[in-house]
Amino acid sequence: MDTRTALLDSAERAARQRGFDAFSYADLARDVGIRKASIHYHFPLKADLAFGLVERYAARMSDQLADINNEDTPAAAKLRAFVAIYRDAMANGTQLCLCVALSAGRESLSEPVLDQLTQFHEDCAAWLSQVLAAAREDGSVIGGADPMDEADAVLALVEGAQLVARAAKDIRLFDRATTAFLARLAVADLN
Amino acid sequence: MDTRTALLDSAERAARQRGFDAFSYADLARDVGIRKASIHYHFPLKADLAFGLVERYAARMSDQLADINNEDTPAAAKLRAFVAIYRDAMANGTQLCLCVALSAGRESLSEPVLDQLTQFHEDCAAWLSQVLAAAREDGSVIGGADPMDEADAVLALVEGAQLVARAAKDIRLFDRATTAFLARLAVADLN
DNA sequence: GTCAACCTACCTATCACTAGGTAGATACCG
DNA sequence: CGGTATCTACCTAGTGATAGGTAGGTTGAC
Repeated sequence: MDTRTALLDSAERAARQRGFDAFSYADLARDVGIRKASIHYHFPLKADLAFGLVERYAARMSDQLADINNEDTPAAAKLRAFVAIYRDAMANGTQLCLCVALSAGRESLSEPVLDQLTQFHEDCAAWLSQVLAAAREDGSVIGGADPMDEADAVLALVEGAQLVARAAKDIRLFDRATTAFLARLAVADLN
Repeated sequence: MDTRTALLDSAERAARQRGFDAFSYADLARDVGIRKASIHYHFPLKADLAFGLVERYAARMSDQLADINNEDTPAAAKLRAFVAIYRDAMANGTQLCLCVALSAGRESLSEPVLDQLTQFHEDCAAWLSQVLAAAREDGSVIGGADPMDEADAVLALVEGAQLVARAAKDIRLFDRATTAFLARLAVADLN
């Protein structure tokens, strides 16, 4: 496998399990099987590694959201799929999604990475508010406030659910925390 | 002021702004005005400092929740007060509550502190589910699923709202994320 | 005289990062 | 085709800074 990709994989796993500041180039080197100094060939500064991590992550997320959009399903089903992405990212309660993991320890991140993170968050919120607006049209969601507000609420809910579920190392906390929201999408089960 | 308290204050501020691993005894010493080594007199290991931090924090929270309970208000008002605690803890978007800050970088914490954190979380969820159950009785909350599930949902919501609001350094994100939930408590405004 | 509460001075480990070198593949050139 | 220059992808060996933590001494209040 491509070394750069192997490094990104290892770093992503470490960042999502233990935090970006909690793994070192030494850990990475051991995991991938090259020397510590060689990592600097691929990522001169650790900030470059963070940038590469978010870049890849944002692209992956963007693809997933586009795929969901392309399916001809009610808005409720799309929202269910969105929650599922955050649930799957947890790997049974052992890790967070990268954006939550980096947001948590954001003080040590470089400015470009902070900008990336802000952009990522805005993109997610925009996608959600668009789908929530569509949900008003097709009536596949019970209740619902202003789509902009509710987009932030859903994002906060899934990110917070990840946090508490990983703290307890128990994915069931994520499920319990999202149960009420998913119940409002129950109508879509009938389709 | 008592040196031990001054150390706890400084450490709490640092932990909530930058994370528990992101401040050092050297920072603390500078801030409080004693030498680095002297901190070890009060907190031999950094784990002892973490323990003291959570201990004090949990006691404070417990008092606040008891106070809210002692008021003769509808359940909706109690829930509103709960959200307000998490909002106030943010200090205009610059910091997190201690429990969110520590949960975020939990891999570096000692076992006793992890246990404290779990206990703290369970206490909060228990309080919430009791109040949510009361809300069913007095009808001061619109809608509502199983109180146990919803307790986890509310906790995830406020913790996630803190995370996204601090990432943007903007308390308004917290407000937008909690708007929909607070709207369900609107009935209590009439009391 | 004891002891809490501080101090100076130091330790070891680890961090991100750098300097400088090398084996081997690839590209260019006469 | 042979020779040479360059590039990629790694290496060994080290830097200075900083981390948490320790040993042992000083001081002032009771």
